[in-house]
Amino acid sequence: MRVGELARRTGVSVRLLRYYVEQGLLHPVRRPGGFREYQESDVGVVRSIRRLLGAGLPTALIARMLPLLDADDRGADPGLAEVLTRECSRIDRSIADLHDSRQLLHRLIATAPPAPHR
Amino acid sequence: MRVGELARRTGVSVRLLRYYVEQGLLHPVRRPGGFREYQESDVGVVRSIRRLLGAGLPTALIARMLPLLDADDRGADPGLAEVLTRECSRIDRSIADLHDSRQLLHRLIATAPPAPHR
DNA sequence: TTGCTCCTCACGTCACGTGAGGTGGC
DNA sequence: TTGCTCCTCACGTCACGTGAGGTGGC
Repeated sequence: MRVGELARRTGVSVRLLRYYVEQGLLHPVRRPGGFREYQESDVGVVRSIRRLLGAGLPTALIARMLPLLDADDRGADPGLAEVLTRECSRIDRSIADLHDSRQLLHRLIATAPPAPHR
Repeated sequence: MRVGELARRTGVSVRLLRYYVEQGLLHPVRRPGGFREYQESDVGVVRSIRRLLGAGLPTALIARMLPLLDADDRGADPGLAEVLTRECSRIDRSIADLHDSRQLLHRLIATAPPAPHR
């Protein structure tokens, strides 16, 4: 499929999909004419990318993880497990922080004036 | 206190503290000589700012929330409660995404080769 | 030929970091 | 006078957005 369809199916903007290609996260083939051709499986890959970026991982690290998601290519990146373990701890702290922030927001909502009607 | 002490006590860089002033999140007074003078209470304010930024709120929204944290100044910002309610939902989704990401990382760590020793 | 989609620059944004070069108070 | 801290530009980065202007396939 071409970029427009991938954008529709993932909810990710065309511009952003091209950015991910540029960062080495997606590897579409080029058709004659220059159009990028994506695979079915790229839909799932994009969803994984979004999830991991949302968790605060940088694109360079995600690029190292994607071969493992294909599950054929293991044994190639020494040190990756250690980095991922550290990221897991960071994510645990993020989750705790988000719980705190949510509580703070709830307190503020109780304090803030309600909508102007009534 | 001056910016250096506030940086030490909050763990936030001097540059970033000046950025928060520029964005209207902190309001130090200026000493003769140009030095910014911060209050004791700014230590707590900076911690709140960090938590909220970490939860993905933009500085402009945080600026609207800070008066409520002081708890004297309510009743002044109609519509804020609604925005905060939407942010709460967003944070809930973020927490769910982070749980998913953590699970994905754990799977990858099991797949990834262990550290080179052994 | 007309739309629709795709392409490549190129510049803006937001929350940051990293200097360069100069000034103030003990 | 010597350090230390502070100041203001100013430019870089990273994950994005938003055009401008041109080309390809049905």
